[in-house]
Amino acid sequence: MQQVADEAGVSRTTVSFVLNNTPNVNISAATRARVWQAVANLNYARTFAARSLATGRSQTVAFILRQVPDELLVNGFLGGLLSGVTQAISADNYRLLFEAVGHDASAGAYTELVRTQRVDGLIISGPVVDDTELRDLHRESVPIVVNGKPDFEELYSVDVDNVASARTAVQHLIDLGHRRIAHITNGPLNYTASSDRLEGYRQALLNAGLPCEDRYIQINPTFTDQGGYEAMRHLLDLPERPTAVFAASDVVAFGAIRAIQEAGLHIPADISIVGFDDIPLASYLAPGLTTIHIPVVQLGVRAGEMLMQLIQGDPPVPHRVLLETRLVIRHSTAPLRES
Amino acid sequence: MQQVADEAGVSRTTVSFVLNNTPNVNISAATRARVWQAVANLNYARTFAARSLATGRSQTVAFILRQVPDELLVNGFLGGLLSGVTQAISADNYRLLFEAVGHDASAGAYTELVRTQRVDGLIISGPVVDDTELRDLHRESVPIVVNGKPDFEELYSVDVDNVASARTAVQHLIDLGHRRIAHITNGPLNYTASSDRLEGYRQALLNAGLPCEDRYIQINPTFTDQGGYEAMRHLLDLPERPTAVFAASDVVAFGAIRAIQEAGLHIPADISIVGFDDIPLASYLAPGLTTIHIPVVQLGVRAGEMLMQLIQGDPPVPHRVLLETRLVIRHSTAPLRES
DNA sequence: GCGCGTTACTAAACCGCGTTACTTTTCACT
DNA sequence: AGTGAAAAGTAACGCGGTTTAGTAACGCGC
Repeated sequence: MQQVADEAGVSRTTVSFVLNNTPNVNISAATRARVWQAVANLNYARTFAARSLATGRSQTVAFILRQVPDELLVNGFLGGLLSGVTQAISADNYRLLFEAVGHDASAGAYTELVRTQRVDGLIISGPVVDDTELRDLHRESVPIVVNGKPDFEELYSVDVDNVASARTAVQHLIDLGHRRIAHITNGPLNYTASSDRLEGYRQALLNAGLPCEDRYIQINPTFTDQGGYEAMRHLLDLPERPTAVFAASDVVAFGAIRAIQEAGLHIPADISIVGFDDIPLASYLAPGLTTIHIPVVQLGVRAGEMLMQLIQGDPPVPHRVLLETRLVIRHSTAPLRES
Repeated sequence: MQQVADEAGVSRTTVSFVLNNTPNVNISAATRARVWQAVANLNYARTFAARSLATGRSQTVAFILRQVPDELLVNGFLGGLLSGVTQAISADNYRLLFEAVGHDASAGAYTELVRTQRVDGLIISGPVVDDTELRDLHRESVPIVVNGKPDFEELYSVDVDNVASARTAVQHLIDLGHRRIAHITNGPLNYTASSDRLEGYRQALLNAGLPCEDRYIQINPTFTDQGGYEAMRHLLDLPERPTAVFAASDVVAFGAIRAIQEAGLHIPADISIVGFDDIPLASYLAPGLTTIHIPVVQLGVRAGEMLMQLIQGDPPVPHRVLLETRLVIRHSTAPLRES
């Protein structure tokens, strides 16, 4: 920096002011130009660590993905989320640190990032319930935004309305005349996305005056297509086979579809199926999957924006943002065939 | 740190030695324990920026994805790659900075990360040809590993053998008796993955003594399913329709399949199709897509490992690692039907 | 021609927080 | 008394941010 100052014929202070565009300082346009020219001539760039040390900011946010490697492979959302978050934070010249953490929430997996001041805030995708680590950090006023339903009220979050969306999906099946409607969860029930979608399924059935039977509810513990496959196998073995299935994620639906087709049944003639997520490739499945569309990129953008506001000490209102979903009707659902 | 030293009744120097587990220093087990206890009592964590400033290392590598947001959405590889890289670098306690850069290679998009010492090395996924920025950085001995074919020889890289793999895919079609085999590229030809797969297609045809006709080669400029769809439409309009298609990516194949099915034709009865990539959901397409399987996670792991070696001043041999692919035969290919 | 307030800087010092090389002390053991 | 291990202590970095005090030139009004 001293060299730049010498080259431009100014002081180090002036160089710092120019580079930071510090407000309330008077520096002539000519001098500013000389400084920038010197910076260019010397190919100078300020060391990130030094700036960070001096300012107390890391200009970095962590994107914490609570998934194990296996799940990561079939995560159709990742690209969209990352893209959205990156867009939102790049405006403030922030960068993104990617971190995948398993479900076991081992001690301080991401707390360290905050405590060493490596990141200024956290975006957490898919937290488990009872995440005490998260609660403690929030109590210490660490900027945190959750993608999904937060564990406790005060946490900032961006999500879709899983209950309402699931209700819409199931209502669609009811409207088509189906009565024996099964449900396969997208993951274990300690994940709120899973339990909320199950709740939406229940509500839709009850609203329609239909029974909600445990035998038609399959808890898939894995988030994977394989889990959907196995769950569907169980459903197909029931004496009174369901005529429609609400699979709480597209990936799970893919597994279920395979099971159905392997059993020699046809979609939607024999069984209708609705997914959830509308991952980019859902429309290429034959038959095209009817599903709930989630605005993935927007989820990322809003989360990024909220986090930046928190970091800048300007708490966003409201705490919890719910983005709209919509039912995309393709060809995996059809009216109940009287038999 | 001084407080920790006081609490443990030792000097700051000793605390540093203990925390770093510095070799060639003699510190008794009892003292080490006292230091750790003090760290725990005070809930102390060293500031990342200060360490980075003192050591000259950022313990961070950048993962640079050369894709625009739209492409990101349909990138089935991202999860696997990130997972692999993260695994490989976490052993050395490194973290990953995610950065998406478009194709226009605007000035210094990632050079800044290096020059400000924000990262110690770069992993670049899908570079364009003629990336002078990359060349300059490599000349300055910046640790760089490319996922894909590098622009110039000396660059370190991990890739699959696109030429050979494409040859295998096309050979499979030839073995099934097909003669009119079309090709849809996965992207523009300035991407080496695209031009190499085209080259493999050419070689397979030539080896078999078959003509290689331009009309059967469709350059898809977008990397997307939509591009595959449009390319296939052109192929279907040809007077002598191809009986088989080699689509250079699964996503492109999905688009092509839609075009084929919309035209009222059947796969594989009327047209066989082979993809490339074997993205996790490729098997769920009906009919299951025959494709070239790429070991995605391994690509990430090897890239991460090589980069860590470079950072530690231990240049990996060889420069260029080619991972094996394999043909996965599902149900989108069948013997040529005599007609 | 004087006084006064701006404007446009400079100089110097301190700060943030560990790392690391080098010197010195303490103390147990032979 | 001599030796080596186990530390303590000191101080110099690394690099930019920020503040304080001060200087010099300039314009303006009267």
